[in-house]
Amino acid sequence: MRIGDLAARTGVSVRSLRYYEEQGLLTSSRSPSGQRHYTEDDIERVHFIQRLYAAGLSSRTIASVLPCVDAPSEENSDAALERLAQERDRLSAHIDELVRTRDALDRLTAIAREHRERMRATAA
Amino acid sequence: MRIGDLAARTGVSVRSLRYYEEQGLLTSSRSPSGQRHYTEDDIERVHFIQRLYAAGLSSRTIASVLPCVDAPSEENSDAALERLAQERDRLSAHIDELVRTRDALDRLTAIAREHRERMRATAA
DNA sequence: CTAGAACCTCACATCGATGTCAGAGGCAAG
DNA sequence: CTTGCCTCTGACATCGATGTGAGGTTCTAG
Repeated sequence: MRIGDLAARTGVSVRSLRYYEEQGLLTSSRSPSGQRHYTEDDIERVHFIQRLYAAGLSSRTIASVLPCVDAPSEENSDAALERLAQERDRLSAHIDELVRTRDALDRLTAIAREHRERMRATAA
Repeated sequence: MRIGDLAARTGVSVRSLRYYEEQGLLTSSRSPSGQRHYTEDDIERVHFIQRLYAAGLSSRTIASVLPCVDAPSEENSDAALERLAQERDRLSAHIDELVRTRDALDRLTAIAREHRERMRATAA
């Protein structure tokens, strides 16, 4: 699979895929002429990377965590494991905060709607 | 309260407070010499703005939603109300995605830990 | 009154992920 | 072989929130 195909099948731009490789998040085998080739598995990997981006992790952080995915048995994943737990906690805290914000928005909506109803009732 | 005080009491930089004003998110009364003055209420407002930023809203979006907070009775808050509901849904979807990502991280951690245990057992 | 701290405006810098363009080479179909 | 699309590298542009610095004014404590 060439880079354009991977881009099409993941919805991620060609530019970004090259960037992921540059950041050490994604590897490719090169054809003799230098073109990148990917496997089916890379589709899943790209999706996972996207998730981590969406979770607010930076390229650096993702890179530090990925060894855990690649080689769960390696010694070097020990640090990655800790990193992983740390990011999980960060994410969890962030989720909590977002939920609180959502609640705040809900309260706001409720107040505004109620106000509108009252206006309407008064007008009627 | 002057801008430095507000900054100290909200943990937001002076620079950012001026930026918020420039974006129409925050207003201040000016002393004759042009210095900004704030009320106690502005502390809460700044915190709320920060929350919305943390929820991924842009300055523009926040500005479009704030009328709802300021004047829940106004006609113009009708559009803002819709905007608010829309952003709430966006946020909710985002939260769901983050939760799924957290689950994925948890699964990863579990696998990695299990692997490590097995290694340790083998070594023992 | 004076020194230092805080404030003002304006403008340029930064960071990270991505867009975009240029110039060159690769590959498949006619 | 040629035409058209895909890919390569490398570089510069973008966006939004914030940092930073210059040059000047205002406030406050001694």
